[in-house]
Amino acid sequence: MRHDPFTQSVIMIIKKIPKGKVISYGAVAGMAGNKRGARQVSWILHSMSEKCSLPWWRVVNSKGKIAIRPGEAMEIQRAKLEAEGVQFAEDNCVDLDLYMWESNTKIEIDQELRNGKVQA
DNA sequence: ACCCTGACTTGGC
DNA sequence: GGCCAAGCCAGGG
Repeated sequence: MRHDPFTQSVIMIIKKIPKGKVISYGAVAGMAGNKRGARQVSWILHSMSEKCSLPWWRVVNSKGKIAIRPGEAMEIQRAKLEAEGVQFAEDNCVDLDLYMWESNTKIEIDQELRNGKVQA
């Protein structure tokens, strides 16, 4: 990847996630311009989170659940979020209605319109 | 270059 | 609502 604009956007977006909020991989990918790039987002976090000091723990899957498989990293993510005031359900899920970060809704709507999925 | 894997998502059963 | 299969994009062997 290196200097792909998509990667740049993803990094920028991740850095802008407010404390105490979460966002899904797909949403990040969509904001960055590639709605299909959810998996790429995970790779970016996996490889760049430390280098760029990205708040990777604020990224969860579309169900509001921690995406990583059970393990130490998962515990860390949960602890990080709880420390920011995010409450978890039993199954490591958060309430997206409360914690989902909606950055510049206009952009998202614009994306939807381009895809012709919204009837305003 | 091919194949497998992954911190994803959506749609069908 | 949970499990399975198929799409999707990139990196690594």
